[in-house]
Amino acid sequence: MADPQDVLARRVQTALGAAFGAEYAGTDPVIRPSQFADYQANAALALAKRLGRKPRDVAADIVAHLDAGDVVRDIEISGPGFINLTLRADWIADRAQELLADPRAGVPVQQRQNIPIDYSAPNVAKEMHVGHLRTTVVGDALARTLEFLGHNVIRQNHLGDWGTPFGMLIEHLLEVGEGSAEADLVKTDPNRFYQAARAKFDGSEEFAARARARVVALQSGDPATLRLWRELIELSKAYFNRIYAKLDVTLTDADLAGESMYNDALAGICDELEEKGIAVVSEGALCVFLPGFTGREGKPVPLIVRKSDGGYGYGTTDVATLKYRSEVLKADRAVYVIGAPQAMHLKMAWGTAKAAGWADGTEPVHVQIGNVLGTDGKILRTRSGAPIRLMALLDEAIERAAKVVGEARPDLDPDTRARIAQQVGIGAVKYADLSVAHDTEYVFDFDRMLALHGNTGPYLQYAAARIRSIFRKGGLEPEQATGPIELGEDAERALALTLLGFGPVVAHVGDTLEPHRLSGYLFELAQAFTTFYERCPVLKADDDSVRASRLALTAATLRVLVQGLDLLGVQAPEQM
RNA sequence: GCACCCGUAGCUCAGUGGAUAGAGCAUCGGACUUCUAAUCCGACGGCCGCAGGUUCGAAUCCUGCCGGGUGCGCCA
Repeated sequence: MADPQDVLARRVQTALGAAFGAEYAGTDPVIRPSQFADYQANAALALAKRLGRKPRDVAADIVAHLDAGDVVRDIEISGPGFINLTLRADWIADRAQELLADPRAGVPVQQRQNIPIDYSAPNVAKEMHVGHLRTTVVGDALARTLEFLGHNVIRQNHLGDWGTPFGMLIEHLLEVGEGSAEADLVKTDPNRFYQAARAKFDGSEEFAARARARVVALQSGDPATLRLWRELIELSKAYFNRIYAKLDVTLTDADLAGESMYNDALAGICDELEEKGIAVVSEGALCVFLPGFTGREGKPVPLIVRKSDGGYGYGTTDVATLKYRSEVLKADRAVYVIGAPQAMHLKMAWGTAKAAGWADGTEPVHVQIGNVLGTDGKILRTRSGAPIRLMALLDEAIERAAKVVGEARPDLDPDTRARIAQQVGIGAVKYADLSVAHDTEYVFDFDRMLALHGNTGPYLQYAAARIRSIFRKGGLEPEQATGPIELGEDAERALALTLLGFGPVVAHVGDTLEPHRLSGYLFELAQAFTTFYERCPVLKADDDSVRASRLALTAATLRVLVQGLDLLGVQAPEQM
């Protein structure tokens, strides 16, 4: 492909074989971006010891055997034995031209894998919080990216749709009446419904008793109870789908794979674990003790697969999820986009499934999601200490964006402004989640994420909007800009070289499941474009060939920006 | 107590065992008869928590310590 780093690696490897013998042709040539050239090859330093020669002499030998005149303009040995490589401008231009003609913009198609991705996972009749927001946004970006790389992505929205709270929720639903305004709160403000149920449960012994009886009825499959349970789920789905629509994530009802889905499998799982000697009864509960998991005072920590009352908790269902994803979905990788605090629990559930032989051929991966903090450094809450309503938070982002758009673009009609505000506000929130490493905590700060400066969604959207403005003004479609690309100015060369990095970085995200790498790349690209934009007039270029080349570079940049943002799940407005 | 994660510029964060550790924000100084000045350019800013070790070479790998976060038996 057109990845310069890859091309250079192969050329240098060939040189290594030619210079030192075939057994050296497999050595990592250690090609890295360089501050003194485009790239540097650092293989000589590591090889010097193996060969018993001076690093600089080894480097000279590599250079003498390097056949790369068609790719590289300048080769220089410097320092203790670094080989600095400067690419030919015409080679970069040709690769950029290929990228422009490639519908995939240089992104490779990878060996197809089955990849279930567990993400979002809100609870029925409960408000989604910023933690859900983050797993939803990160998981969705991974799903989009892996799909684009050619994988068979199976979205698994592991809804919290089962458990003891449903006793009180169903009883509360009965009391307020199906179809009542109170019941409709589940669709709009689920925490108020949940808290009302909770208050009754805590305040009335009689209600609590009914709730407990209702749990038993639910678990034993009582049809009337099941119908009410399904009603609650339907109401909640309306809420989730409003959030998902506002967030522009790809989850649909078809992706729902809630806890209850595994109910029928749990008893069998426990029996089999016990038969295989993996699980033992301890203090009345069926437990799996795995080596390496100890808690306070060195006591072994169990994964409880059957509670002493005979019920099942999330330990059992999480064993069941991996079993299902491995045996039924034939997962090559099973991705869990879940909060970092659950790391130990997941390891135990997976360890149990593996011990039982239920995860053969499947690599489970935990994409750990760090906590979201407020500007005070604490878990994000409202001033009164209540958890923040996700819908209100998204609306605030849109409102803030609308205020900026209203001030900056009074010339646009209200509908257009509203649409831009929606795209910018939501894009800013999503990009903020995606621009930092998923496993670190990060500070939620509207002012920062909505800024036009820095590594923000709006900055990238603005770069794309300016490009579209160029084509509007020039009276042509981006597709009509076909070059040929010729690189003269430094800014043109730097932009073209940056464009070539798109495919590799997307592939890297697919391998490491780190979307923030793509964000960082897109930010670099937007910066490279902005510099180009400042220094290189496109429409007003001096002559036609330069104009055609710059238009092509601009079109390629738009393609990569829009495609990259799309992989992250962020929209690129036509204008801003 | 044990386990996992984290400690990088005043702040928020990047950083593939490679040369003089990078962005953005903030601060200061510049740039607009020119495709969107909401965008750019420059300056300032660092014992990469501390101490050892491995290595030709460590922010990166290993060990110990200090500081912060999280988890550790019947909620999920």
